[in-house]
Amino acid sequence: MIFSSTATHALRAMASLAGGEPSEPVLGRELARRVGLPSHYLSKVLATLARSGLLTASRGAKGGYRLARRPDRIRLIEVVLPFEGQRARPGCLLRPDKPCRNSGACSAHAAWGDMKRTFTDFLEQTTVADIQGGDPGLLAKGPLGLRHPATGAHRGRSAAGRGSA
Amino acid sequence: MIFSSTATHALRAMASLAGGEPSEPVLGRELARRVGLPSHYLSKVLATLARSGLLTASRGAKGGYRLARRPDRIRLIEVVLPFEGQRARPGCLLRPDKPCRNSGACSAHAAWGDMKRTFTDFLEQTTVADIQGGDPGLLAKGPLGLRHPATGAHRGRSAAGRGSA
DNA sequence: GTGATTGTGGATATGCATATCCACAATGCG
DNA sequence: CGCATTGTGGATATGCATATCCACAATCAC
Repeated sequence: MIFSSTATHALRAMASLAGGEPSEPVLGRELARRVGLPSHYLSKVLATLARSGLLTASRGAKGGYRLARRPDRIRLIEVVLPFEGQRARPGCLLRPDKPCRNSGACSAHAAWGDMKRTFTDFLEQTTVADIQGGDPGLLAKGPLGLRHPATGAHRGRSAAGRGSA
Repeated sequence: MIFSSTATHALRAMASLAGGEPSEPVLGRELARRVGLPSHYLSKVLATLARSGLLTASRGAKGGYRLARRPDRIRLIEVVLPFEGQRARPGCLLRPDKPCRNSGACSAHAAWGDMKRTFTDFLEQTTVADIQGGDPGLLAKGPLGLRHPATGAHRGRSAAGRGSA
């Protein structure tokens, strides 16, 4: 699955948060329900995201979680990095600890370099707005399932024309 | 690092094995020395690789490990799959358990699809011959460090022309 | 056949990511 | 000010990947 489950939880939470109205904070347990995780556990993930400045958590009545910025201003790398750490910055294929500096350091570095570049590009260029709403299959519980066309979803991802995806 | 450490060990061992003479079997402990792992541990990894038909292990005097096929006939996916399992077949971004069937199932599926495709292509197209010899920095112990241009390294990787790799 | 050498498999520690829970602090409302 | 509500942090299980070791079986040289 490439990403750790914790990072995936964070992505799901951010995606769900991006799907709603920006002005209304979402309760922790409500978010936990959407993501499908115990709220006590998700709260830790959310705390990390808040500490990273990706969302703001307001206490008290009418409190809850809100995105700190517009969803299209939050890149996935920011969401993943606090959880994956250096794992989000792939190194050499045969020596993951080394940063794969010179071209001769690791064989097949050309193919692997393409791989790394695509991976990094994806995390750098894709924003939370692009994954907004999360998995419809999961959110389809209440009368939801709609996908807000607002908030400026999908405003270009770079690396546009490729093979046949 | 994307790949698990066990899978990386396997890749290193295969790369090291591909660097030598195909006719001469390599001792388990010699291979372990090159990879930098206790032989008792690497033996387990090698056993899995042998069971997968990627290398043959001959017992007795003059025994050791040999590649079962020419290095350029062994794709990296074959090496990684026994250790990574389904992790080598990435699914949906927000729902890793689901295979990301239809286009609407996961947002940002276009960008993620590119990512998955590149990842899969790398594993499918790159062969052990491409990573042959392993990390020179590690192998530079004896008079080694040479890189056999034979065996037909880099026989095309697809997804050729990209940005600036 | 005998003995040395080699790989194979199982049983077993260790460490880390993951997950769960509980008590505390902070905030907002009346 | 006091109470209810909310998030925060720490302490704590659990499971799995990783790693280590040891006894056995197979093979080859002599």
